[in-house]
Amino acid sequence: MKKEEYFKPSVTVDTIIFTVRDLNVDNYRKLPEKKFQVLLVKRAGEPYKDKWSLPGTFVEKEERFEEAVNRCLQEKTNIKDIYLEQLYSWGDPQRDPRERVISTSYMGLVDIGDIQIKAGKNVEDIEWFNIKLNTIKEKTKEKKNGYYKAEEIEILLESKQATLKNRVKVVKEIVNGNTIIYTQILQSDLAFDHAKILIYAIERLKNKVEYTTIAFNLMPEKFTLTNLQQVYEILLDKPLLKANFRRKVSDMVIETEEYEENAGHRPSKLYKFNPNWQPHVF
Amino acid sequence: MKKEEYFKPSVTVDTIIFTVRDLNVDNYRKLPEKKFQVLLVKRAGEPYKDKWSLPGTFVEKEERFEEAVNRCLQEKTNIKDIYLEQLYSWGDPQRDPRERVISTSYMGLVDIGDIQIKAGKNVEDIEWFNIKLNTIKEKTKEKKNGYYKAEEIEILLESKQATLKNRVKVVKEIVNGNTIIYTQILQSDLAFDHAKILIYAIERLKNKVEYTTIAFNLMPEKFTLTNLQQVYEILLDKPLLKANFRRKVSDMVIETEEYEENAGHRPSKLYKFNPNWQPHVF
DNA sequence: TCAAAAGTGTTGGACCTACACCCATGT
DNA sequence: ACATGGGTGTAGGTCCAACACTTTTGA
Repeated sequence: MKKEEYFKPSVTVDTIIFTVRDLNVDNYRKLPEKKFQVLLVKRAGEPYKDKWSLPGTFVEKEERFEEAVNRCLQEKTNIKDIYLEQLYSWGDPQRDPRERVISTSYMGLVDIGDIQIKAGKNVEDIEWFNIKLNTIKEKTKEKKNGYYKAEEIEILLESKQATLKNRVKVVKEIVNGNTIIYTQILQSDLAFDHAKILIYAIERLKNKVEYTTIAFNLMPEKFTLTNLQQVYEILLDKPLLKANFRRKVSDMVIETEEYEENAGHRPSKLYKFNPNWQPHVF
Repeated sequence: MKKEEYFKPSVTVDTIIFTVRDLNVDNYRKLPEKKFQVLLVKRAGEPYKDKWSLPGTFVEKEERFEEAVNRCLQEKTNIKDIYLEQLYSWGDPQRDPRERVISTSYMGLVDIGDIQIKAGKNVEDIEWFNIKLNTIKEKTKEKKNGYYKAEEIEILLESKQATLKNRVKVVKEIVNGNTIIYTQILQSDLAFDHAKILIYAIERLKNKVEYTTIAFNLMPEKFTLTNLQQVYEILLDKPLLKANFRRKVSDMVIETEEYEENAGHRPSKLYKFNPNWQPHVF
């Protein structure tokens, strides 16, 4: 068998960069609300010219995935040195209209204060978009060997520039205890299959928040516990009780001697992440 | 920018098929011990001719990853209709000596009673190998912003045919709570970087056993609770207390009316997986 | 009879949930 | 003064680890 026989696709990396940002607020006493956001770029070239998309790039000949991701972020968005993890590889033969392109997706988390985005190479514009998820329809069927759950989810992406509507159908089929998930894009203002990748990344992030310290990547070096709680609340999409939350994170953080003042209420102590925290071992 | 400029690598899928198998035993009263095994094939062609490797194949032009995985298993090993999940994509430019090949790996779990393996296309031989892991060295350093843990792990793969020695160095660096893992092959009797992929798959499986029902894919339709416990014990690599284990899995299983008899001791009730089990919701 | 495994009950402690309460601040 | 958030204590329940104990079988 000669290697020349084999089919060769193009390979890209796509990055999903999340952050949580403060919303400005009127009342001097109140804390700012938080918004969960994703970074999108407006494509300068074909295909999907002028469409918003996840920042991505072709992988070069001698380049590792991580190198491609970092180059992409640097060139297109001006971001560097951030937390990244590989998510999933997308290989559907039809996912790119030009030719077959396989994409390996990476999720990145940033503290919004740490970075300054800037539209770069092949990018017409760059913007943070608020993420709003609405479940439109939900259908659950019990079956002999499991159950079936079809959700129609609307992903609304909002910025000053544009509002992007996306509707995806997420089918979770539990067969003998194994969750098989397939996603289908019903309607999307994003380029390619990026709505699918985005919803996958959101699910993964929400999941990992519960049992890892991944959320700390969205925080500045020093933060208040209420701030941290707000980030958890927005990712888990439910309110948490203050006293209980503080006990839960108590050994993931280290007290500093500093306080946040001038807030119209009692100053709050600043904390740092405890780098030596380890999940429970037995 | 013309698409022809872009570099195109070859793309393969590699599969890591695990099972747990009974070892025959002398004492009529005693239960058989269990062995954790992985399926390997002996390569019929270059490169790495005559070396044992994970079953894999090039992805064809109009083929999805899952289709390639299923075709590969069918053609090379005679396995079909099993539980599969995508693990990770490996893109190191040097991982294949011929040219750049990107590999997306899938993990599969089977009940050994369900299948009959057979060496197929481009496969000289096929065999289940016992997996034995030994930690040779371990070094932990506390650092300012986290800690660093280097482990040297020996992966011994044993079958009637051969014993394969592999030594990998797994470095876990915890920086600000993020686990960065990089693996390096020190010595390997397996083809390509398959020792690296294997250790990754083992870690993932051990992890998922704790918080999912993934282990049930290694079980036959009907099983005893002690049997199930043995599978958990071998994957978690620690003994479990019977009473507690039974309480833990009690709502993941359904009692049947059947018993396993003729065992030299009290007959044990057979259970089925409860397909409607759901992890805790609030 | 008895070794081996099947199967169940109990107890103390850790942790989680919900709620209540007091404290400190800037305007 | 007071609205707002900072910060802590407690009671009740649930879950889990560890251990002890009884039951049933085949040779």
